[in-house]
Amino acid sequence: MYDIEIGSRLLSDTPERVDDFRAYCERSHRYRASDDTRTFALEKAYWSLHGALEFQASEDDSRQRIVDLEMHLLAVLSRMEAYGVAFDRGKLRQIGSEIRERVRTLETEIFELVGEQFNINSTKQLQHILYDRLGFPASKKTKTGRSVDTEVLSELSKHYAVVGLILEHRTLRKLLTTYVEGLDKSVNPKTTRIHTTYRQLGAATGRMSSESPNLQNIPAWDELSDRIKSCFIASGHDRRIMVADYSQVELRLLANLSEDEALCRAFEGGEDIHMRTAKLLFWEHITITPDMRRMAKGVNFGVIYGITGYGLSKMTGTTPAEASRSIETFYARYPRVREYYDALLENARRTGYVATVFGRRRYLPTIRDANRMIRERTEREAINMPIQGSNADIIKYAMVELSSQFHEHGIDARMIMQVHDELVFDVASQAVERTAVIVRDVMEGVYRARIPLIVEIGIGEDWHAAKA
DNA sequence: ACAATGGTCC
DNA sequence: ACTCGGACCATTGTA
Repeated sequence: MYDIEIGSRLLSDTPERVDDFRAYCERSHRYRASDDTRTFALEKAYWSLHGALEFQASEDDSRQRIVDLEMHLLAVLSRMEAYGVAFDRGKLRQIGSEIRERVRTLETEIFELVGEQFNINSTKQLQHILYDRLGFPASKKTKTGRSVDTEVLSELSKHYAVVGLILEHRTLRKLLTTYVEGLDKSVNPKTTRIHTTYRQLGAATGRMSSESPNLQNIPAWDELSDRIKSCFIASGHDRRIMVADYSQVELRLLANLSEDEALCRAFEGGEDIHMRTAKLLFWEHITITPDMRRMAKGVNFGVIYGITGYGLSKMTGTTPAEASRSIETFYARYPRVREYYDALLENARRTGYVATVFGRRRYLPTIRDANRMIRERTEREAINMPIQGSNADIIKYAMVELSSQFHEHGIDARMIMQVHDELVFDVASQAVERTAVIVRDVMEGVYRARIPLIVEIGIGEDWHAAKA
């Protein structure tokens, strides 16, 4: 028996859990502890968190709350990492062969059309082929030359068929190297599962990050991505994957933080929030087209990031002027949002920091910088942090609470992944119903406000099936 | 080893 | 002129 005090709490009391801590220490702090130095490793993990927390929880009433949260989460994460995610390697390799075959075909076609062979993955060689050999017009520049990113290539592909093939080739190569081959290498041969490492304070806002492999940027938007996700499976035939994600959490938080009446009502009406904003932005139109809804969705997200008209226009494909008008209209329809941001920035300039609903802080020393670019960037960081950070606090708190409730109720369910506003569980089939009730109650219950958080739950044999 | 470029996620 | 918040990773090419 070991008694390890982490923070102010006694968190572990069995050898198994201490080993979990040690695994966590080794994985996340690049420190390899021998058996007789486990106490030292634990202290190191503790102090590492403690040091990072100095920046996010300096002396005030909220400090202990954040420290407690992170120290409890440390144990939860160590168990998630050690347990890992079951993975269907055979299925992944099948997908890999199919992609490889298509990539080969594309390369043949591209070389045929271009009239010579070259390395399509090389930015430098691609620039030379497109702009010098073929004489296509270059539109955007990078620091060192003429850009060949997706935006530029999409425009060119309207006129030149070969560019469309190059775009497809690039997408498939990305999928193949980063995801298919990357995930294949990440399968631990001993456990046959994938064990990521979470950086608990990986982002300045309080969010976590995931590395080796990063399970927080697995593709999600097309059929091939769905197939890759379907390789993440339940750990037995009598088990299921359960996905629980917060619906529109950042906009709901904005509604609560700003107390804007129209934004609150938009949620209380139960209507699709992007459609609701579209109707407010384009009130003079009888029908809302998909383009209008896309614009509204862009504005809704953009406002959370402290958007500029220029940035929004890049995202939605409209002109900067039209994008700026939409942003102005957004603030006119949701006036308290602008007031909230004005007050937030004023406060940040005065105190030097912004904070989440839990009191987690981000210090912004450049909020009064003489350089306008730096100052405005800092203002956008200030606007984004309370929303992104509160989201992080809330889901972290839910993770700690869920872990403890599973234990308390003897539920055969394991938390296996976190993707910012989504939790994934590996659950015994017979426990699925009870687990779903607990998951929803806890996730929705950890934060209460006028506009409540809504959790959507899906169940399936794999990660994709559970989300569908 | 490292910078630059590009791409994936929330 | 103007590059929207927060991350991680692969590849190429230069050092």
